[in-house]
Amino acid sequence: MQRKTTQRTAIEQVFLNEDRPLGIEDILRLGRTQVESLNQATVYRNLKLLIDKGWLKQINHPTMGMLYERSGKGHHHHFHCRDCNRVLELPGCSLKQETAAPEGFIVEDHTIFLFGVCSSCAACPR
Amino acid sequence: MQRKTTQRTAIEQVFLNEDRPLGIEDILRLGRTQVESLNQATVYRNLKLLIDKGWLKQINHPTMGMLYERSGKGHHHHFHCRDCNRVLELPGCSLKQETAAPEGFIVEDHTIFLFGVCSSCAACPR
DNA sequence: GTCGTTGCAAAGCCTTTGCAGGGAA
DNA sequence: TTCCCTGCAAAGGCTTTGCAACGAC
Repeated sequence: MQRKTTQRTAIEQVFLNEDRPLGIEDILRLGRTQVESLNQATVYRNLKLLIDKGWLKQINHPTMGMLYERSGKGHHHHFHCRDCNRVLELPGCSLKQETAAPEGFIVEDHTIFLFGVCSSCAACPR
Repeated sequence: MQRKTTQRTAIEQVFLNEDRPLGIEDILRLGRTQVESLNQATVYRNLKLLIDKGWLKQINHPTMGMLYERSGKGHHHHFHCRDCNRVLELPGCSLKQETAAPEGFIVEDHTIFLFGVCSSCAACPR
């Protein structure tokens, strides 16, 4: 049976606090504000555990490596802001999957990554 | 000045023969049919060189790691067939970039990965 | 002959794993 | 007390780099 540890609780809390896809560095840094001794291996092990459990999902970011986000938010896409360098979740989906591939192809799923400047950064240029 | 070597020529030829995104293993295997001694480090060095030159582009595939494809084919997306496990290029783009993100966001670029069964595999189930 | 390139091996990243000690139940 | 979980360090993949020999020009 799975036990409740302060480390795992801290990692879960990080995702609940920051509602966006996070990389290992982020998770480790933010987690250590709660559990100072938090180890990288522990983070990796718990991420895998939370993914198996269905609580997290992996996102392979084109340039930032692997990111992790909480699952159960429905179909959505990701936006990478080149200004603040964060990845945000965009609700909804404007892709018509049926017409996205030529005839004869069976499209079962898709992922979209958008790149540009997010609304916060666009509103307040640095 | 850059020199013309049999290794680099072989790597370029691999991309011209197989007109689809390739992984390191593919490139190495196919390249070795032309230059038996072809080394992994040489492949990596030439890929980087061809990318800097603008002849190749990198694609970070969600599950297959890094793939490489010839650039200069215009905007297109990728389709991963779960049957033959190949990645194919799909011409055209059915995404309306302006409406893909909420107001206030500036969308400058995007990538789309489609998953399913390609037309060849759909036509001839194994 | 020069010096860009190659093959080999070692070194770097990121992630996973083995192991002994620690802590939840 | 049990045995899941953690920290540490070592080991795996994939990619890059140092170096001496090679070969295009």
